[in-house]
Amino acid sequence: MVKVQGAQGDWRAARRRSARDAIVGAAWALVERDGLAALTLRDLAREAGITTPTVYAYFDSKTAIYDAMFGQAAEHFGDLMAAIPDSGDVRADLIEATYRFAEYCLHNPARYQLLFQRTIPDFEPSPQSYAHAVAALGRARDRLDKAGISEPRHLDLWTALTTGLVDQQISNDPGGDRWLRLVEEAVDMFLTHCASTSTAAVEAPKRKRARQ
Amino acid sequence: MVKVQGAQGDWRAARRRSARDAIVGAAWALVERDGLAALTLRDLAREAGITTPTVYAYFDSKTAIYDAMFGQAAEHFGDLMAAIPDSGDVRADLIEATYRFAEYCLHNPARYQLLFQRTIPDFEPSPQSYAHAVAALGRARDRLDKAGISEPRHLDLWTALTTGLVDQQISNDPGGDRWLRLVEEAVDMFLTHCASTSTAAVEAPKRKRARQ
DNA sequence: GTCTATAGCTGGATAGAC
DNA sequence: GTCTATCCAGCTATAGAC
Repeated sequence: MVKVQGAQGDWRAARRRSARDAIVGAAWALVERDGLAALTLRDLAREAGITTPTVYAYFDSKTAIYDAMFGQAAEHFGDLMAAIPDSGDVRADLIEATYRFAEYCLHNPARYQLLFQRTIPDFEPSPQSYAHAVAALGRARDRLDKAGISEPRHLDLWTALTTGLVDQQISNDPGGDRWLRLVEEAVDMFLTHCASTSTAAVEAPKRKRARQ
Repeated sequence: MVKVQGAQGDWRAARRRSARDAIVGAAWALVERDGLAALTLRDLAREAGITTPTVYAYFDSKTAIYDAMFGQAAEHFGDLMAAIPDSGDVRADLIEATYRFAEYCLHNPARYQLLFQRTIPDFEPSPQSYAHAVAALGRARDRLDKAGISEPRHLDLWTALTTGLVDQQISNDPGGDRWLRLVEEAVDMFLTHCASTSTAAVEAPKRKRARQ
């Protein structure tokens, strides 16, 4: 039996892809409920309405499933970043982007954990899946670039600020909005800071401090 | 055989405590090397130079070990916060405090994970251990209070900012200083912001936005 | 591709001698 | 308190019939 390209091959490939997607979907349902580390193949198979060996017909290993989840989450995240409107109002757009990012993470804490924290032992995304993540972060960077934030230091400060808000929200007030409602204030703080320091060499006379 | 208070009882209690400390110490060594989730009782016993059943002579369960680790880490963290000098220079003290916090977390990522993230399935600190954590955070808050930062919003913004820096550093540049070297800039940004908004009701006309 | 059945292993926890 | 020996549950992964 030789694999044939063409209509039938596409068909099978599509079926296979949708079966894979169904399994990954079941995996998301489970990890959103029980936590990322609690995923087992037994539970996964049951949730997907199949048996464990069938899972292995579509994925080589449990790690391969995490990898598919990682790639999918990164892709979704990239789409989210790309879909943020560009009204021309820097402040409004940045606030909107941050809300969307925060809400994405808050509504999908497992995705946040998989994408932005390193908590699964022995799991590292494949180059392929990681490329999705890099692309998504590139989109986020473009977005900031449009807002006039282009200095690497500012970009890093921005990621620290936004992920910090999200992290505190998830860890210490899940389901609430204690940190979420600080988004606008944080954006203002950040923009003010950038405006006052982005003029090239304002490397103020700070005492040097070699650490780490 | 009746337990007797007094010199001999103290003696035994002290021995028992030091044995417990040795086990917890071995646990730290392992989790700093292999990650918090990778801890097993077999490895732990080997590292401590004992056998698994002996571990159970000192701890009721694996969770009890995590709990002891949590309490110890919280206590250490509290000591760290209490030891920060109070020079009267708000900016310098805050920078120093942040550096110490960041370095503590960076040098002990497992402690950071245990204290500030919720990643171990089914583990929740006992009220007793949690009390240590609350006390430590209280000390950190007192520290900010002295610096004139007392509004709850500002405190929350501060925790988001600092943990965000640490989190990015650990996740994306372990062993480096890409985010660590932004500490002074972040402190300045934060202090400037507080100075310009702490005057009571500067609740600027921001569009209301009901989310979550 | 899907199942039943099970291998092979590792984990937390315990029994019982000393 | 400490050990040897072991239980039992849960896991990932595979063999082999259909």
